[in-house]
Amino acid sequence: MQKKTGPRTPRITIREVASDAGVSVAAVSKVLRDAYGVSEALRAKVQASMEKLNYRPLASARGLRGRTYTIGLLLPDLRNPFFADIFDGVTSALARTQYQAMQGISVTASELVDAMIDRQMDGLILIGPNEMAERISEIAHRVPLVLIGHHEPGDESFDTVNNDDQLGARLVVRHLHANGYRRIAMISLARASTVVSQRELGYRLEMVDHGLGSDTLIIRSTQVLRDVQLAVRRLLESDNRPDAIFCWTDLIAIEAISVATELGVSIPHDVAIVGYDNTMYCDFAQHRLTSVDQSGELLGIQAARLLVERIEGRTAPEHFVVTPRIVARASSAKSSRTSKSGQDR
Amino acid sequence: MQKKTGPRTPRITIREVASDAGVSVAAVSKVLRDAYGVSEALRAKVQASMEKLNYRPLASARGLRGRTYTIGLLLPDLRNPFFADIFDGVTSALARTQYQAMQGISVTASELVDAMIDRQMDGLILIGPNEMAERISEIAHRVPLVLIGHHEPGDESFDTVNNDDQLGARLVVRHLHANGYRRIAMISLARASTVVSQRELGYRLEMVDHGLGSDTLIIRSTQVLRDVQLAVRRLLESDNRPDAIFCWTDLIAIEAISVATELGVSIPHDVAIVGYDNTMYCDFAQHRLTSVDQSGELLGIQAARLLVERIEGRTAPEHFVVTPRIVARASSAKSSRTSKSGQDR
DNA sequence: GCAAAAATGTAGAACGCTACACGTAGAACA
DNA sequence: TGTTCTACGTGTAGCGTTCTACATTTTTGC
Repeated sequence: MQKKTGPRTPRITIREVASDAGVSVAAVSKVLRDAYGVSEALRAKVQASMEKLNYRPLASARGLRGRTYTIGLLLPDLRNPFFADIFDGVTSALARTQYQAMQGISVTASELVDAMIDRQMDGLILIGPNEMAERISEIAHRVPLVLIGHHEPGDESFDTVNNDDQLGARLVVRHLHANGYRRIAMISLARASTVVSQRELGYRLEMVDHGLGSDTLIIRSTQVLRDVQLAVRRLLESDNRPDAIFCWTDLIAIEAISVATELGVSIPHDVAIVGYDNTMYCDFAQHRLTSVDQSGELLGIQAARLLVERIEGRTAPEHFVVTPRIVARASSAKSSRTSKSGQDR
Repeated sequence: MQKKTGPRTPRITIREVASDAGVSVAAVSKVLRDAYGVSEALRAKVQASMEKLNYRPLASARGLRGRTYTIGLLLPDLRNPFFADIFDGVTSALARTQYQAMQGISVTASELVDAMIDRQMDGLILIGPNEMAERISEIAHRVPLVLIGHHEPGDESFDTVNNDDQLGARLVVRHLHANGYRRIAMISLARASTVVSQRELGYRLEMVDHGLGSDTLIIRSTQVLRDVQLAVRRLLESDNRPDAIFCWTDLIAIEAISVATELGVSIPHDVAIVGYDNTMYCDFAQHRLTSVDQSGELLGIQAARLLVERIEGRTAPEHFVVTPRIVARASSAKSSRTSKSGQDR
């Protein structure tokens, strides 16, 4: 009969550090948290022992009394490269603190949020949550919370970090219009989200502002590759094909480029394509995708900062907003054709 | 003076469930872990109370005594879409169990591993770790461990899940050779890793097998976009430009396509490009990238299965290996030119 | 019908840490 | 000299679970 568990090396505890340093457990704890009332001499002794024994505090035990120094970052998925930018921001902001980020990945964040609260996360950052307002406020009452990509302040109990999605969408339409495009369609997300509806709103309003109200066309698709392809194909093969497609995120735009390429539809000659998020893929020569930059890294940095502030006691809500800017590339270069329905305002 | 923390709703504890159900705390715990010695009647009572009070066990407290039912998945980065496939596999395998996965993201997993052990993860899955063998075995002695993408069984204390990287690289060379390519270069990773060196080895051996030993050329680059671009540019602008480039991962291949496009080098006419991992981007019409499929999802599923087995007591190591297969697409279509240095074995 | 065995339930001691409540000693002040 | 502060340390009660040891009840075997 083998022993069930391998010979796991046992953990050094605070007690062993204390006895090694010849001080009380409480003293070691104070050093750890650098709490008030520790002499330099004691601190040095304790730190030497911690070093020597390679001591690391156990998060579970800390969690039972106070903080775990862990924050949870919830991402909707792992395929949209935009989230990598946000992640970089969060990481760099947290690097100087003693907090550690752990990621959870799930479109429907709800169960994962519970799981993270069960695991005593000191705070949570949610990206593009599709929870109803009520549920969000409930979460915020259980744990410090910052939302990235959520446009309903609604409650005093959490912070938000956003770019101005409505403006971003307006910029896209304005840019396309300036470059001679008129029949501008939008591919949006089937699942409801305040971000997406802001982008839809901006698109609509700006279309109307340019007298293109009757050309407004929003197609909603899930994120599933198949559905996106179908949506794009339907657009490109329709009788009155749009001369430009605004995709709510770069990933979709790249898929649109794929479908267009496949159908022999030339970009931007036959159809212009614009994305959102200005991810690394936009720059690739096979894409040259015009997109809206909202600096994911900045959003991440701000979110992390706000969350730490909240964990450490702030109660007044803050709402950080970035102004997006359009980054023009070849996928929406000036149209060579004369505009067909060009009643310009 | 405001109160420092908001009115956080307090947690329901096992004690409250016990008193609500009119049983002992120990009884509730038994139900929770479904341990031996619980009557149906008691179980029903307890479950009703748990439901009613919306009780959720606190992971920290559990961790202090036994399991946290959390496993850690460590990804090297968030930009390589291959990891999303692995993640999907892990998630789907874990869905039926009561374990929750939390992700950590870092090229140099080392500190993150410690952080996860501090947080009482029941087990860890490491992807493509660049730790030395010694460190890995040390980790394995502290926590159940499965490695994805690591070719040194070395120790009895952990499991591995791999595809046959050496074979995968051979398949690439074989395929390119069959399609008329001879001057095949490889872009590899600067940072050491057993996966990458297996791919290099396979490439070298197969080149030699085809009598192309003198055309063997390996360029090593970091993952930084800038470096990759430089490496590709140098290759494409060199006097004796290779007629095919094998990139160690799809992401690099896509960047290579970008550089080639930018330089006006046609694919596959002037140069063929092949990647590895067969990620979703390969299928896009702007890429049509030939790649090696190693089914990330399957790797993820197996890794999760092995880890759970290990957590639940298995001690004998297991090593799961997938046979890779090449997926040919347009980026390496048959060369139209006559082979120039074609001394075919 | 009675002993033994099996089934079911409970009490309570940890697990590793934090933080409150104190104790002590020296400095500052009157 | 006494008194009050301040700075520095320590003892110890939990935090919410798990799990061993034990008590009690029910079932089984003869």
